[in-house]
Amino acid sequence: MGPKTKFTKEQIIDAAFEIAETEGIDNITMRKIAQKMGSSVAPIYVNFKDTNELIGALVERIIGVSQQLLIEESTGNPFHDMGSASLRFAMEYSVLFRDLVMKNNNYMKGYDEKMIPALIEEMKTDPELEGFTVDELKTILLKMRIFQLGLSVMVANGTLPKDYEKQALMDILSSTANDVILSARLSKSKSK
Amino acid sequence: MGPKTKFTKEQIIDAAFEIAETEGIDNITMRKIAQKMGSSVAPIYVNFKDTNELIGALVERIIGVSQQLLIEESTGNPFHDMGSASLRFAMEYSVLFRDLVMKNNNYMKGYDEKMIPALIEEMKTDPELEGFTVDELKTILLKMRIFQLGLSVMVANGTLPKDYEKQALMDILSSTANDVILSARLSKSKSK
DNA sequence: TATATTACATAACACACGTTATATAAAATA
DNA sequence: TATTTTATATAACGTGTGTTATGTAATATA
Repeated sequence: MGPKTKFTKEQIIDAAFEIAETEGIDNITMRKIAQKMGSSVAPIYVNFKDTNELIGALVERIIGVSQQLLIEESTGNPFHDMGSASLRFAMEYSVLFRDLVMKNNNYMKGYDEKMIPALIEEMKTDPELEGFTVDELKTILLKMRIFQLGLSVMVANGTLPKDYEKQALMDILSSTANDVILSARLSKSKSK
Repeated sequence: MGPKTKFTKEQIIDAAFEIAETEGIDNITMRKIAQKMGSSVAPIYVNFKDTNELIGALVERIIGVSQQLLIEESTGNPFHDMGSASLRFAMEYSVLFRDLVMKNNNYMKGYDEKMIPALIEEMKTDPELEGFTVDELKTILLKMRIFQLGLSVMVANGTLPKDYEKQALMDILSSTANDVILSARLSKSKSK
């Protein structure tokens, strides 16, 4: 009982997302969101208790987008998929990438680390990684996560020497993965 | 002709640095700086035209600190030195690291890239890297810069799985460097 | 010594912000 | 139809911000 709802939670988060995408999360204001929707700030406060609650919902949305990328890049190779999704996120949402990954964001911190055990399990079944101990697999994974993060940061910052295409970036990623795996293989057979 | 100066440019930048170190550059305000110095905002405006000029001077100071770290870590091996300095900066000034490296900071962008030619020259004289073409050296350097950035970001964010000591981090860095170099060496001899 | 300069304190201005009080009109309900 | 509910608009409040106007006292210069 009351007038028809003109502005939904989703619309509000949409508007906030658009602002965050270009200006960063810290530069979101209630008035900017309202202006983007063509409304006053009143509908925002009907749908969200305060700014904290709104930003929380926005961060969930952003994480949803990044998970969507992971689904879209899914090929069955978890290494490849994570790298591809991370690079796409860094390329297509560079401002949000910096906001989420480079600030000490607790949402993302857990999300990333919760995937590690699953990745290790996947690695165990990879024929290319046969014969490695779990500790060795963990070292390989850690190195690749570090490299992938560094590459994504450079992409988001635009600090790579050339303008690489997505495929060229993936090539660097898999080339370095090969470096790490090959080297681990060699030092393994050498110590025998 | 006028009263004795009580607050110098250096003192002002010092105060700004202290705030930036814990709260980040974006949370610096004129009043906070004044309060930290026990003054009003007037001395700041005597020494700096406006906030932009002050932040500019602060960024120069921060870059100076990072360069000082590079000097302190100097051992003659430029690979090692850059990695060590970058890791120390990420560990000891994590907030500033995020502010400078992860924002799209044009100061830092140039500073980092201007070092590449010198590093390539150094690599040419490294016996361990003998026989590589310049393009191959560039690829090796790029991979290491990416890895070093990723590692530094993880350090600054506290997202590494364990609490690594500085030495353990350096070990990962040099281990990966060996991986990349060894692999490059092998694919070179294979194609012969 | 008188004057001019200037480093600083104080206080104000204009603005943007989060949030809230009040008003209004539309829909549901009685 | 009269009443209640509520989604929205408008406008205000308090706070923090960058910046500036004004006043004051200390120093150098004449």
